[in-house]
Amino acid sequence: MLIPILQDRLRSAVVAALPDADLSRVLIRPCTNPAHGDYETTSLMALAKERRMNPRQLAADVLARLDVQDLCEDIQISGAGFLNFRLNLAALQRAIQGAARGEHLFLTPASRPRTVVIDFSSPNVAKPLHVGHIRSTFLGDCLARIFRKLGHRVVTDNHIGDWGTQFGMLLLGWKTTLRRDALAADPFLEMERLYKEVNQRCKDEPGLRDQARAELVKLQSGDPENLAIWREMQKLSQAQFDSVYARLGVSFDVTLGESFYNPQLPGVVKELTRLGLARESDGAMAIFSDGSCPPKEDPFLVQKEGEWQPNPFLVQKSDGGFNYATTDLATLEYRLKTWAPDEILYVTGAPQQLHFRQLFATFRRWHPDTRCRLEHVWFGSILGEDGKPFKTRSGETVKLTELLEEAEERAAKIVAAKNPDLPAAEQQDIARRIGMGAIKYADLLPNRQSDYVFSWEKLLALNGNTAPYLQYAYTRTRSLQRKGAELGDLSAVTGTFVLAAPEELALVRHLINFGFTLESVIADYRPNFLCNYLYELAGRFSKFWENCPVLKAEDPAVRASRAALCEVTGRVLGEGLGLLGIETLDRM
RNA sequence: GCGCCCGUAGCUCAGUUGGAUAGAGCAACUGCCUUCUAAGCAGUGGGUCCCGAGUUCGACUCUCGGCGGGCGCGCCA
Repeated sequence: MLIPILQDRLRSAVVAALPDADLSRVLIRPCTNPAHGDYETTSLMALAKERRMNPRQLAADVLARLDVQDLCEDIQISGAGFLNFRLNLAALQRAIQGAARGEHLFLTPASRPRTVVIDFSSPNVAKPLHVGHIRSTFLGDCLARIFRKLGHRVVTDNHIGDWGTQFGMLLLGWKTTLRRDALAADPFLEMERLYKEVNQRCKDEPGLRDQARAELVKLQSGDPENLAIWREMQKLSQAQFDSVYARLGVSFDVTLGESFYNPQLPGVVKELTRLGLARESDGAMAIFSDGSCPPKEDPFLVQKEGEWQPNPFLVQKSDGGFNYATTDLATLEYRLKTWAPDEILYVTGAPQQLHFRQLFATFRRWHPDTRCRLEHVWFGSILGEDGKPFKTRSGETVKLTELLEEAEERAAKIVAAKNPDLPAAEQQDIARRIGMGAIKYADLLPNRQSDYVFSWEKLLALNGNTAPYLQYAYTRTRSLQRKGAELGDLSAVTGTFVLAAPEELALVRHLINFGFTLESVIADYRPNFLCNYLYELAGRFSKFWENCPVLKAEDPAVRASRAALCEVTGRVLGEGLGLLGIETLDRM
């Protein structure tokens, strides 16, 4: 909002002082320490350094050419060559006034919208969504919302695992021990039972594993009976996914599972072979290093026993079957052809980093002219409370639905204690929104690259830096609205905004950085920046709330300004929570 | 063995091209509900930013070397 304007002005001044400077590196950001002002740039020190110039002298040269009189008080050069900006009162008043009139919400939509495909969630057929899916699902959904808010075109794609080797076991189980009544009652439970049972029996009866494999081969070669069973499993699973996603408030533009790309797989391998990218190796088809980058950066090389050895990317198995590398390549090509995106994001776990490096490198060699940014938006592993990896294969997994139930129950108890007079239905609705919000926020708050320690207590905490705290701050703005409406004297601010109390100024100074925060989120794919921004906003609002009476203010102009400040804060909180996928409430 | 990631307060974690005095939550302790306000606010205590060297005007951040942990390393995804 104001940052892009200041940045443009700064760039004009820099280019006047240093005509050949790389302006993309001239940046303005909020001060890390408010004592230094509202915004700062450290770019001049970096520029001076690489040119062996005196940084303070450069800062002075730039300052002499800088025209920000309309926005800032006197600019200070400080330290080794910082430029510190302090907004003047009029600029703050204009900003908050524009927002109060509904002209903007401190953000400017992208001037050049990009098309972004986001691949996330990706559950497997016949398995319920569990804790292992929450990071991908919430991260992907949140990024999609923020890209859209900033004016970009987004395609969300749920790449469902509907064609893996698990179907061998499942088909065999289905044909031998399926219980129709159990399937009708709880499809996942029954399918899980089938899988586990066959898997267990395979350990004792060696022949069974071959039978399972045979079922898989039959399926993949188009056997009508197996296909029909597979379709039924797919349909049952999708119905379950749909209901969970509806509950989560997550939606997809397209749901194209792995099987969708099946017909294209042989062609992909044929094409890679024709181009000389893939070659036979131990009966499989694989892609090797082309030596185009240093060994250390080459995803097709690995160092073993002191030597660089091939680390190939397998696109076809020795039995002729295809694997996820093949599917991912076909998927990538389909997405480029269908949506012509500027960017494709893969929201999956850290362990898949090598896979995506190989995938992206292979694709670059396959389509060297395609300009599309490919990003693996990876996140840390989920650990148990003991710090050991949270394995999904063995041991019990916590299902997403169980997690939601627990969250709502805990929230319901608190609602009942705090607000026993509310109608039961409203209490339940409040508990639902709070429980869901708590889980989403707990998931989005940590840096995505950190490992995720699964903890009931933490996931469902309802105080401190949590969603309920933000939701509560929002309800305060609503309650003030209601009371103000009763009094009937809450009119829009007609004159100049009164911004005098430190709490008012601190609040406005934070509000205006909303857009900057959203830009930061999509630049690094890190929603936690938004969480921290909102937490800070709620904190500043609470201080304002404690110290600045609104409806009881003597001066009508102060009253109107503060009421509008509340209203705008509520809008930003509501919008911000909405972008995190978290619902707000009018009271709680 | 090699690669990726991590190591910050008692616990869980933030820390935005390297930037000024390293911040939250939880836990502990002390205050504040005849109020537009307590799912809140104010305050106290708590740190060799794993260790060591280097680059730099400046390092939690970058480089190198250790130590500790997690994950990955050819036909699962």
